[in-house]
Amino acid sequence: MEPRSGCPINAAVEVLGDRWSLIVLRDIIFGDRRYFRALLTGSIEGIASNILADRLKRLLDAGILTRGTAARGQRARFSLTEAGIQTLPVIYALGNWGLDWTSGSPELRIRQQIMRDGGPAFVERLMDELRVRHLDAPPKPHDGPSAFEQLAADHGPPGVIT
Amino acid sequence: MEPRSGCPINAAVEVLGDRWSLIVLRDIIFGDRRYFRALLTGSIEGIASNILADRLKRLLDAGILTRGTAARGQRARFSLTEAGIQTLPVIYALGNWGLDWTSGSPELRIRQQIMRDGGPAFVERLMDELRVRHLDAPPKPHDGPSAFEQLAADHGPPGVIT
DNA sequence: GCATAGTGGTTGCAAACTGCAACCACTATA
DNA sequence: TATAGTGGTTGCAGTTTGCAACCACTATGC
Repeated sequence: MEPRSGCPINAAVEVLGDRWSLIVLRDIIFGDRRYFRALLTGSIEGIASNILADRLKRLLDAGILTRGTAARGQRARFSLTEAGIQTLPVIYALGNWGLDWTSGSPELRIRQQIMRDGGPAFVERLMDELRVRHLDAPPKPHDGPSAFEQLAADHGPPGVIT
Repeated sequence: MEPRSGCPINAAVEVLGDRWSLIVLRDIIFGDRRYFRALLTGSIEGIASNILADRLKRLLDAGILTRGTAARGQRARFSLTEAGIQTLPVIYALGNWGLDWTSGSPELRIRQQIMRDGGPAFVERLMDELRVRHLDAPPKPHDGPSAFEQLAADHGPPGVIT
């Protein structure tokens, strides 16, 4: 697909600018949903299987995800690439905007509030932990509980944030 | 329209997650295009008039833009609200991602590079200047040239960035 | 007055996309 | 051998998108 222009904002919009791609990434990042079925049934917005398949394909093509080699019928695990991990600041910025300018259920707003309270350093730390999860990077020595544990502390099982 | 969920990320995606809304905001913010015709003819991506009309309506409904009172056939000026000004961090994050993970024409990448070099403080300053332009806020005393002048310095007429 | 250019749009229409439901081939487990 | 689970595909109706042409109105110059 030809890009509509050479503008970097447009390029990002062409990849991420639709109603599902960032939702899928959100569930992969915060919900640690790595398999098709987990993404399908775990989505609170209720994504359809064909749409999910299409978006996963697009995110693979865009270099945001990779897929473990697995034949049809076998569990195939999806992982973030570095490009995928670096979508987190976009999701963070969107979440902050949503927090300020829309209403919503309080329990679904906690995560964003914690992230914002943690500031840019917290986002960096989340990205480091994603590199451990998805890129098999060696863990960096950090003080205190992991960033994802902090997010999950009060409102869900460890490592899985709604 | 019922939101699909109470998640702030989803809320932001429902408003901004399409292929044109953020492009329109980009042109308003960086190109200072305040009128329908300016947005229509100034868009390098080539937006159609009915799409532009629809997106302006949606952005008005979402409280991101306001419209000067003007009858049909009269020039109506569109202005950003505070909610609109605060989409800048989203656009900034998207542009940074595009800068790192896509290719594009060098001249269209300069703006994003300058913004990134300026860091978060530069973004804050841009938002302050948008408040002067769009909300009639009194200018804050800042040192040196305005942030928009810095963006436009080398590659376009003052105040209008491609 | 009268033409012309400019204003913010609207209307038709074909193509593309979205979303729901059902279904599929295959694998793992008991 | 039966059952549950894997990652999807297929049809199909409804919606959205995008292009082109057109519209009512206003402002301007002569």
